[in-house]
Amino acid sequence: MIKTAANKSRASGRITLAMVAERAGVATMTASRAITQPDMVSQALRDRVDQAVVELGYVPNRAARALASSQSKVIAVLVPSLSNAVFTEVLAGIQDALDADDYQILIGNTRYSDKEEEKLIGTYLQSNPDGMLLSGLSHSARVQQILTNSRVPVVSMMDMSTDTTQLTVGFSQVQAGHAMTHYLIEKGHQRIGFIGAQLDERTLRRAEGYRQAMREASLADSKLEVMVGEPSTIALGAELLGRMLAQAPDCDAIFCCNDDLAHGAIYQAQRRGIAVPSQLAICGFNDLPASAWMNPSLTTVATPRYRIGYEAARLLRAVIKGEQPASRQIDLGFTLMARESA
Amino acid sequence: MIKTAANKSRASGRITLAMVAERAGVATMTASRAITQPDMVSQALRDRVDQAVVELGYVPNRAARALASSQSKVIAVLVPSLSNAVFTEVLAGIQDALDADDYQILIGNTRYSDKEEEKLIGTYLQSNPDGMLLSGLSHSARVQQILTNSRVPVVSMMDMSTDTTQLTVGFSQVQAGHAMTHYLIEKGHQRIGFIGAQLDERTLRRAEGYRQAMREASLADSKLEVMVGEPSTIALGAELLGRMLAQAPDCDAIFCCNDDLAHGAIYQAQRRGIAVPSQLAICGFNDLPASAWMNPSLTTVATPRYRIGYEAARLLRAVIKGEQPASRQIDLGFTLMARESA
DNA sequence: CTGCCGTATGATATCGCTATCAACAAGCGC
DNA sequence: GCGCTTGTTGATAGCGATATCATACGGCAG
Repeated sequence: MIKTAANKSRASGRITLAMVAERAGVATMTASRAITQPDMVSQALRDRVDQAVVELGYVPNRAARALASSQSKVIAVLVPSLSNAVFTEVLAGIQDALDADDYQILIGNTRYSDKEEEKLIGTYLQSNPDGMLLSGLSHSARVQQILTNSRVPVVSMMDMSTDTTQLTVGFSQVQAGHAMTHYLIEKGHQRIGFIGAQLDERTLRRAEGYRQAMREASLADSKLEVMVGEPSTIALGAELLGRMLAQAPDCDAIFCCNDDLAHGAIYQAQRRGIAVPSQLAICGFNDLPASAWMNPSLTTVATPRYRIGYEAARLLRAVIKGEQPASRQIDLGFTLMARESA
Repeated sequence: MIKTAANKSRASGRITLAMVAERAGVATMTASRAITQPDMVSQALRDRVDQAVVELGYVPNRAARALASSQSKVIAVLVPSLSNAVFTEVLAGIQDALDADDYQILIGNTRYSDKEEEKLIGTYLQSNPDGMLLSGLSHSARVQQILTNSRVPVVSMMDMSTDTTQLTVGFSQVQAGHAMTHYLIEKGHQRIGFIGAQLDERTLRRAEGYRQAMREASLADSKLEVMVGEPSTIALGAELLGRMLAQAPDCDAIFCCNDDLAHGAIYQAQRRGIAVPSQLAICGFNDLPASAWMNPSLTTVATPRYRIGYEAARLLRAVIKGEQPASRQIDLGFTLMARESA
């Protein structure tokens, strides 16, 4: 039996570069160059190869490329949630930053779980990514170990680190929590409650900022804190408003750790006939699109989510290319949006 | 110079299966089997290999695996948007369905663009995916051509197809649009407006259902339609309410093609002092979490997004495994949620 | 006209893994 | 005890691309 490209025992049936080369009458290596480094090949050959590619419908095999070049052209991104608009905007920024670079972006959803994060990192490392973008600063010791061993460049997003060797893009969650609380205090509120859910890293640090500000104003009172581990939803915000009012009936303002909870709290206040903000001020965090439009509009903290993704991806790309970044820590700040609800 | 695994010219520096095998004192092939098909190897060898894996911190190289086995263990998923909660819930369903299967999920965001979709499919085909999950039924001729040539199994999500050869999981957008309109008609509304944005496939089919119902009741009037190509946002909903009222001042109900627009319309109505629903009924589509909580709560159509993702992934998995699916079309239906706003 | 050099092309050897088949040992029926 | 099946393990040959080095070919200085 004659062995041709078409009937080799283990062949996948796909068009290979070798077939393209044969059709163009050049060596495989030349075909490879014509495709990936067109400048190194004469016009005539390049044209012949291009034509063969089109005629045969050649699609390069990424696995073979990765194996031969030990460059995967993959960037892995881990976010704690895909249903949270915050992180989808981060992703949008990342995609836009990497758009022209032929990187394949692997999106992983850790669901706010360290265990899941560890599992995903392990899986993604199998793809030998050129770089990784992680959300948050705190990762389990095992994860840090694994990442160090793998020597994959990593950029952390969302918060600012005190460890200046880490590459970080974000803003200070503590400062932002402090700023919002400070704003409520300046508005004359005394009994300011804090509602936190999910209790991920970011919530905890916002709570830390809240506590700092309350302590500075001698207003701290643990009765004013409602913290639960469940995922943040509008329904939960509605429920936790009730819990807060039961626990601290004299509460005159509530700082919700994110806008979803705040929306729920406002809707619930309306249903109970509590006037916002005259009886009770409510504010949130993140400035989701609905916050500016709802009635009353929501006082909240606008966070540079898109830019965090964008800048983090740029930074990672620079590091992958071996460039020395101007700074390893990028603080993109935040903006307090004073609106009707507080 | 002695050539060992560690100093070969093109070696990547990573721990390879060969090193694991050497350490365990077995052949590479045996190590491979001990890891991927443990049942085929004796207990003793399996233990030795497992130990070597741990000691060396071996991470399999997915590219090499894919190349050697011509199985990528990759499933590519294309959605038109990541900021739209509808599709992130579809993704959640997909992830849950595939959780235990060691598939790597490539998430692609087409941004509602056929061109982008074509580009992404081309890119993902390079990874030789075992299967693909696409949103919607209508794809450009080129895309269909490419997909046919590639022989990759494809499942389409979100709508029902008339073409019974296609694998489809979703619900009838036309019927859902019809049902909502019919509901408004039964409630006694005569001048029912339709607000559509983005004008993607799903919006157009919902509009089709709306028109059918209006025609059946002899209520059709093109003045009652406001259609724009911009992406759906709350802000746009607010704006389009104004446009609708300018265009058809006698309008007594509005069917928004999705909840985001409906939210914006309701907020805007409130700001203009228009009572909802007594002066103007407003309803949406998709039943986002906020819809049940806002005041007034939103009448809308609940869609089985999570289940669409889940069932589509299951179906695809079955097809990949070579099973004959019980049915090629899965209709998961929809539920009209009658609430306060209409 | 010779020889050197830079450039365009090609031949070959991997990359790290698995498919495939050969080799071998053990168990079993006759 | 012989041949045969069954079950493990190993040797070898790819998978489809690129890195690397060799070769061929002009052009140009001497």
